[in-house]
Amino acid sequence: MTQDEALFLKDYDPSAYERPSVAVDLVLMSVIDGAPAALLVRRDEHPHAGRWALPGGFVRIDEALDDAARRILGQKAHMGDAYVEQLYSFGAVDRDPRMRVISVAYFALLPADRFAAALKADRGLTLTRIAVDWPGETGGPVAAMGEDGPLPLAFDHGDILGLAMLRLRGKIDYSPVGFALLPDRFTLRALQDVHEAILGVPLNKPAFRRRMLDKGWLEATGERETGSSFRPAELFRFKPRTA
Amino acid sequence: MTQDEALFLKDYDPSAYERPSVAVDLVLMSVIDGAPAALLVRRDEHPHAGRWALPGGFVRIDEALDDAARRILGQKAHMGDAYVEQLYSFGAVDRDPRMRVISVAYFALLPADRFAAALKADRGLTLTRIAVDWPGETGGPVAAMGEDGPLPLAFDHGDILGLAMLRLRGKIDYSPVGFALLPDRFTLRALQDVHEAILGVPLNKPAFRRRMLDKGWLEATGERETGSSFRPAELFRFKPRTA
DNA sequence: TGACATATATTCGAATCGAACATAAGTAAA
DNA sequence: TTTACTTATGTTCGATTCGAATATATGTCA
Repeated sequence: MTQDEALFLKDYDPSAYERPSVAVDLVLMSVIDGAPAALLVRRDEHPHAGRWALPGGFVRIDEALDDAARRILGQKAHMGDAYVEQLYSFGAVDRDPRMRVISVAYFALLPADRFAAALKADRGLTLTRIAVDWPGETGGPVAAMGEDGPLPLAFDHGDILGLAMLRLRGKIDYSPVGFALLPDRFTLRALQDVHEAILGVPLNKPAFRRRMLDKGWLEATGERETGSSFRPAELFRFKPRTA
Repeated sequence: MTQDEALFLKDYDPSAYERPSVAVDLVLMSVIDGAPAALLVRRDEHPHAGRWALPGGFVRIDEALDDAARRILGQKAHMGDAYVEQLYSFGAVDRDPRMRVISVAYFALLPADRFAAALKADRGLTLTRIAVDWPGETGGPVAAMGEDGPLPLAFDHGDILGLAMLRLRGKIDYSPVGFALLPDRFTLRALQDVHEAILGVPLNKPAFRRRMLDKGWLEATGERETGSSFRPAELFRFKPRTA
């Protein structure tokens, strides 16, 4: 029991012990041209210079984790408000060769058009297609596809991307997260395209329509899309509250 | 852009900044007498002396998060191996009045009989029934019921318990976590009791049996339960691999 | 041997989903 | 003005799943 007591006292005064750094990394996802995509930052410095990393930063001592995620969304990704959700915490000892860093990963979902300004403002950013080579919810790593094949990723950010895709696949058909990937008004076809991109499989159109309308998440606007050379679809809006 | 550069440099040398402490807290869950239960530790010291807390401890500088969870499972909860899964990271600034502590919560699942030795070895431990007053997957806080009503909980541990229950409810019928709450061999009725306790609703017996057998998770042993004064049920075993 | 309690199996109707098909509503070209 | 064309929207039908009810099986115990 003396060992237990010693441990207890040690734990009671953690200031005597070296503390890890805590970072937040952001998986900023969207759907571009029918495929999932994520925002990456080119690393200029050691370690992993030249590789691509998730936007991230260290959590400040007086800043909540969620606040750090939103700050990095603005500072590193040059993005305004977005749907943000905590994903998982990565804590392998050697995941950063410089020092012990525990990373709390978040993922954020945004409509495709929200990336244009950020990409123009910061040339170190890129928006890459995410290639998922596992079916359903098998899980595993994914590839960030550049112009000439998969981009080399820094740290364990490939694992983080893979987990983000897995979480998204798992949530999209029983939670309203898909709407965060679309503009304010959208057609049912656009919503289905988003679901198909995330799930990686084609979906049955009438069944998808029925399911979505039955969930009560959608509100018909009465407006129709413009610019199509065929019958225009009705525009819907996400109904925030089930009331 | 100078502000961005300054931020970049600051982030690059986090040793110059104060680091939070990182702790792991464990939600050790089981099903006792048809109700979910969790292991709590009575706090003797300030802060929250007299309140009940989850077993936890600080993550060491050379220890992975998952390893810390398993160490605390042994040292603080006096438990051997168990199903352990990361739950969520709690990072509000004032969640611990002493100092900034970020807690990575894990939950562990164990059969009811595995708690007896721990409760005898450490009188500061208690195994309390968890009262969930929200239906389905609404989510929210839960109560840890003592002999005379709900126990006062320390820190944000009520929120952690609530999230653990929510996660468990969400996973139990499409993932094989339920088996971690049962001994090696068990009857289908026992499995259904566990599911009903977690979900908080009665289930249809033939449908439950069909679903479980169709999933291919179960292996019939050919043995039967003993000690019943009626027809004994067949004992099943969890089939680890789908092959 | 038979009452009893529960395990196990079967059947049936409701709800859900995928697939095929039918109809509607726009544009664009004849 | 009409017709071809393309996609939106709606309907129907069969397969599957699930809950509920019912039937049968199998052990203990009086």
